[in-house]
Amino acid sequence: MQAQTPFLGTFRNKVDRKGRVSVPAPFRQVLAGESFQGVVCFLSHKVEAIEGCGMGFMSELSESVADMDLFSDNHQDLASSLFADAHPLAWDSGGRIQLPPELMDVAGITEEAAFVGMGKTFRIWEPKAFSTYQGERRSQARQKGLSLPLRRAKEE
Amino acid sequence: MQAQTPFLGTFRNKVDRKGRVSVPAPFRQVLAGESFQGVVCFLSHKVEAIEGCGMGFMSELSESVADMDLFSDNHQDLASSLFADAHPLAWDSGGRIQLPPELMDVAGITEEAAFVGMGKTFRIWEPKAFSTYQGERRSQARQKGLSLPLRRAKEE
DNA sequence: GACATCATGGGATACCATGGGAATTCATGG
DNA sequence: CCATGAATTCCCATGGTATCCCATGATGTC
Repeated sequence: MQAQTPFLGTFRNKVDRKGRVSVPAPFRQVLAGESFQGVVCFLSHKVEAIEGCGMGFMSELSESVADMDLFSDNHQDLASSLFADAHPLAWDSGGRIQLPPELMDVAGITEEAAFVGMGKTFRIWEPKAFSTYQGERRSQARQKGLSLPLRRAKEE
Repeated sequence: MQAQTPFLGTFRNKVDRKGRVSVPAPFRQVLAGESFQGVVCFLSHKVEAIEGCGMGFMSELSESVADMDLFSDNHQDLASSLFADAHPLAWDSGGRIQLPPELMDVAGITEEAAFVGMGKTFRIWEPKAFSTYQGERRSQARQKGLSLPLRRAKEE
């Protein structure tokens, strides 16, 4: 199975009064080959934003968790953290999802949302909060001297 | 065989005086392709909640147990705890199941039930008990630094 | 300039969850 | 074996909301 095209770029879209927002077209294209046409969202434990991915990614996680002994503590902890809080959100014919109010509230999203590609996943931020975070991240990266070990994409 | 769509999300539904409760529509959709239209429920041995899955998952467990030596202690213990106490619950045309009183009693479920996706299975909690459990789990996950080795989903 | 795509706005409809009662089935007792 | 009561299953109705569908303007590409 080929490596998934990564989520790239940052997009800023409006959120309407029903909590609907367009998933950016390039992100929809990343997931075009999946059977579930939508995204899975859940609250980040690291930042005040929403984490997003495709259902395929979630199914991979499910298989990984399932490799563990059924009913073991590891299985239970991971399942509770990953799956219980996940919201599968199908997009409509126009490519919009409806954000759950509880995710919007914690991320502080009201009128706009910033979709931020993170490779295999993406994040949905309140745009100003993201600008603040981005500034901090860039400063950290410059101070530490960012580097990344590269490996070839595996094919089967 | 492709990975099953995981049970995701948490839903809170009312339990009526007959012990009926709606299985959330997304959970019903996960099991839509199975011949037995319902769920299998049994008491958790780890937490005070009800464990739920589809009949297909139960069949897989049955195969796993059958791989063990027949009449061995392991076989007997697992069979006793998994199959003897399992309740197959067909849902009606509206998607409701009727919870056995003995499962409701142990889980402390009276007026509402929280359906909690766990990937290949799900749990049914008394909502307040689940909130308490969830708070504890999150605290533990942050302290331990949760991580999961990822592997690709296998296809046949 | 034309066309296609994307994002946005709005409204109608179908689905979901909930409530209730009737009919059927099952277990029990005589 | 039959009758009866309890429990389960089946069916109908309803309100709310999520989903679906349509329209339009803006933007990018050819």
